[in-house]
Amino acid sequence: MRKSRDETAATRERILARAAEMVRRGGIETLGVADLMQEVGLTHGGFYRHFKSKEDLVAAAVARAFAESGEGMRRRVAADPARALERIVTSYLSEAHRRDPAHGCTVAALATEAPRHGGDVGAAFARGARGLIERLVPHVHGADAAARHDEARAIAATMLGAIALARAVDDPAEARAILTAAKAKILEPYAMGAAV
Amino acid sequence: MRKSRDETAATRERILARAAEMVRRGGIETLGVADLMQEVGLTHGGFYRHFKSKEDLVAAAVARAFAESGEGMRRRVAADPARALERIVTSYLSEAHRRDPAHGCTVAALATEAPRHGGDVGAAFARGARGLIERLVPHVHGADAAARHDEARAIAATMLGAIALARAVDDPAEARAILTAAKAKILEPYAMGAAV
DNA sequence: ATTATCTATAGATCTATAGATAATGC
DNA sequence: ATTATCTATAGATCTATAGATAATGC
Repeated sequence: MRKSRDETAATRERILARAAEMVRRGGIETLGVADLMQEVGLTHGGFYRHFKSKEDLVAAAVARAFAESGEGMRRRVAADPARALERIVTSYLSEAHRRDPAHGCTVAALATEAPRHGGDVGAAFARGARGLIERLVPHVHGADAAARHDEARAIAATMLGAIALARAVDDPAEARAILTAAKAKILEPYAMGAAV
Repeated sequence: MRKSRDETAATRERILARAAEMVRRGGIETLGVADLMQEVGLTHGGFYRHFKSKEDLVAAAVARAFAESGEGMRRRVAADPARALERIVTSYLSEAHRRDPAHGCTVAALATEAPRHGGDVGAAFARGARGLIERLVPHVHGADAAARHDEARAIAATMLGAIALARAVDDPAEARAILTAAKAKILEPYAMGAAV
């Protein structure tokens, strides 16, 4: 049943990709090695040829999940550079994002549990959280670099908090209202059309 | 070793109070019945005379944790009704709150994991999350009731997201910068002194 | 007599490892 | 010969229950 070197690398990638989904959907504690391997189509014993431990996997999966959501953000910026912030905020605060944590922002999926884990997982998560802020900086307004950084920090906080609150309230109407209110508040200073 | 009726009620309270702390410090999965009972000074077998199951306990602990943080907010409002919002935001976005999740906002402690649990835990958490928004409404500005509600939603999102981000970055300087930036952004429209 | 707590353990779950198997790659 | 995967299981942990113990409360 042994596979070729290329296939082995592909298997590792499949495990990682699936883990990056599952960890965002169900959380770190709920992610089981046996479950994961079964979803990938292998037995759980084979896992330890690809990863040293579950901790090792989760750190790699968190890093990969961040890479995925970062790539999505880059695509959105490239699609409409003039309105980059509006694009980013609109997609982040969408119903689709609220409903599908597995393919969404890793910070929003694991914000309260990942930092508690410390170690490699906590470090990978900390890097990703700072990355979320950093990626906003080029697209926000501000008198100087420090002001733009602070604006990015506040916007990241509002986006993250709004998705988390919307997922928490468990009432579609209230969830929508939270996302809409947060979006309006963030984009208010950036309104181009109407000069209120 | 049996205790009197009053003592029994007090024991239940002690278990609940400790659970409300522990669940915010370590999360739902990490909270163990045996650990909890040991901290309260009892053996784990006695637990099931007070609670039907761990799920039952966690739902009650979440509700109690919300009651505690709600009480804290009420105290802050009563202490200085004219500047209620400033008081609430300042204390929520403080270093002390970032460093001590066990005695802080339950939404900020369990935002990503509690909604996944569904059932009684998810329901208790959803109630608490809406409560956080509702308690802000009387203290915010807005043209009408709907606008004030939206303002409360946006502020709650920013507060929650800022604490979560600050706890995630694991760098005291950046954490402080996030809290300060979020506080400034929220209170900007409420500045009384300087008329910028 | 009732019941709060304790002791002991059943039963389930999960990470990790050991040894067997079978295909790759030299 | 090496190694990716599988089978089987060790070892740890955690929830929950059963039965014993001892103090309360009628």
